[in-house]
Amino acid sequence: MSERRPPTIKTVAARAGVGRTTVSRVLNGSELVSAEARARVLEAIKELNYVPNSVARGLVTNRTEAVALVIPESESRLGSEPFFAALIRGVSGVLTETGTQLQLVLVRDESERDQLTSSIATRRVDGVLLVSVRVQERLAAMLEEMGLPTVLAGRRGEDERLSYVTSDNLGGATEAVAHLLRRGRVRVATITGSLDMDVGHSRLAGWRRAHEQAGRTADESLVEAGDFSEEGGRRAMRSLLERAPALDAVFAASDLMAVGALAELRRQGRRVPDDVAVVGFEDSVLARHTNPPLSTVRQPVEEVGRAMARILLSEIGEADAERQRLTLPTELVVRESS
Amino acid sequence: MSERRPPTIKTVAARAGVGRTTVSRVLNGSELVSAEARARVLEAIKELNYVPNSVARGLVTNRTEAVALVIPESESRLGSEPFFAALIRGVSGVLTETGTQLQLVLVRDESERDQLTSSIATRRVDGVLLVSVRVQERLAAMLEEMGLPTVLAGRRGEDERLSYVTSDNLGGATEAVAHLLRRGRVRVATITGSLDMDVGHSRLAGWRRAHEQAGRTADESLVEAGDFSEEGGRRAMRSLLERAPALDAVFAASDLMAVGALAELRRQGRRVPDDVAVVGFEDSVLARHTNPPLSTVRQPVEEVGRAMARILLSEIGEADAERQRLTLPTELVVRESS
DNA sequence: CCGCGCTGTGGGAACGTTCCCACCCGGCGA
DNA sequence: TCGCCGGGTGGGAACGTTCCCACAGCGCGG
Repeated sequence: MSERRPPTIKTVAARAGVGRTTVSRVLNGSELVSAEARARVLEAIKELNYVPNSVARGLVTNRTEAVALVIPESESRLGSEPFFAALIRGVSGVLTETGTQLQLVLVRDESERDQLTSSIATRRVDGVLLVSVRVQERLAAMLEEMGLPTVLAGRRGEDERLSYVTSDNLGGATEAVAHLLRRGRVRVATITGSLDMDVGHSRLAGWRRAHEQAGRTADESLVEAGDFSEEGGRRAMRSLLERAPALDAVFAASDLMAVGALAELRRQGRRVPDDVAVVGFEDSVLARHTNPPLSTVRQPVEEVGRAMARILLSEIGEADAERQRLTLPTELVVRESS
Repeated sequence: MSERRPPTIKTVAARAGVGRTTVSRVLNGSELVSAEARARVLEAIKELNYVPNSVARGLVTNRTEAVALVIPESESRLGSEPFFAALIRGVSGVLTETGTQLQLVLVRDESERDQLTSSIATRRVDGVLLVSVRVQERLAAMLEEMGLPTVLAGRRGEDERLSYVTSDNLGGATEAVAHLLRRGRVRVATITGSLDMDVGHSRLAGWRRAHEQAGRTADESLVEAGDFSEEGGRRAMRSLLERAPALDAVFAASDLMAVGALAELRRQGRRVPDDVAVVGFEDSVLARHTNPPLSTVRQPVEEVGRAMARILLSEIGEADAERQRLTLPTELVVRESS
């Protein structure tokens, strides 16, 4: 019947026979409390089952102990889910250690993005993690301007000013293509990702660099633009086969596009890897289950998430910390498609 | 140099030449404001670029406009990612419409679960969405006791007291098995999910019911327990084949287990679907890419998420709303494995 | 013509914390 | 013995909002 209100710091203080301040000090681990007072406070807390109200605390400290993870909804579809699940796992792991809340924001379109901006301005988060940014990311620009601590997964370009963590797209792609060349493939095509994203660019650059390092000249007519989707991979494969029927290998900038490419190859009666070798990028669950199992480049996604969280927390902690740029190594996983 | 503090409601009031209360009223859409005052306030807001501080508001309203989505980390691994991505998409869609924040909580183990409880007690969320509950879910019990609005994805049992949304596991499984029987299969085995979860139970019950409805007696020796994992599926398939080499169909309670089963069948030289038909449950991305493509039961996961969010919001809105139970229909997707 | 009610308004209090400051007290050095 | 210092303590103010209430002005009915 009587709607019992939860105990406040005052209740605790009264119960323990001390002042509010002392309770607050115990709560925040201050040294300036006598052992006796501390013991009494702790006992009162336990007896009353007191939990500090973090909203009230946030009001005065101007901190929310929460960060936002912003993900474009379009990227959360299709086969990229494992990527996000792993990323979230990494982020979440580090955050819970420090008692920071993770607020997930899926942005569907521009209007929601604006709404988000206001939600951020509304002081509900101490920092932002931003995933898969395009080269011209308005949100990133705004965050930069607002001076809110921000860490990107990936970067807008090589001269990124915000802190970021990315996997070694250039190195991974280089390794994948070098592997194909080493196995004696001579016409290695590539299906690129969206070229308005740095990932797309870097992986294409890797394709070029591998040729260069092998002392070959990359045949630019073997480059076909994709968009990271399965259907995009299929389409790209089709036009590559039309244009260059003699190709004997394909490096796709994502597993999902590789899956599309595999389908198209099969449809046209090319055998993998006998006629055409295929390598993807990401090592998603899918890769193990294609026919044949897909060689690919594994990214340390969970570790990317962990690093992002760590960097963000440090930027939140110390006002003007150095911007950090981190590139984590990838690993080539050779299966049966190459 | 001068660290400019953001404008508060007072600044706006002064600028507009009105009192705090009037600004507050405009902000909250009260009717009791003259058109003139409203206009002046709105202009001041725009000029100052004012955004209300939601933490301060939360302190007095005792609302945070945020809900937690709690996911056991173990369930976020393996092939179940698409499930979570879709669920999150659904939840997030509804929440952003109402300006509610989504706080994601991955619980790794019991200790984190306790921490979570405190985080919830700390009044940082207005309600909780809880995913894939086991029969004895301490957290659910606690939430129930605390009286915090809660909606489950799935249920603890048939007599669930909290609100929940689930897909029609019983119906879907029944349909899948009926389909196998209709196609002339006579020894239809099943690999169950974890039986400490209602999903596991219900899908097994569907297997039984399909037999019953077809006027056959279900052969209980064709039931093998799995745990929703690929490896579990493989193991279960192996012991089924040992025990009942003559089986000609398998209904696996998850796609991932079906994938494991397919692998084991292939290893033992059984052809799918010629020798043994296989049907999974979930229709994850995987299902389209197995060899052969997997028949499965599609769950309306995104819709489950949407429904959960809607129900939770309504429970938060009106103090003692009716508990709601919602079962959404599934759909059999026949591919080439059956 | 007076009061009553209704519309619009604003100031004070409250929400539950932290921080600043003032205070008390005991020990120690001059 | 006195003053100073520093550890331990508590009360007041502040954080930015909403809610309660009081009040001004105005029209209208008795």
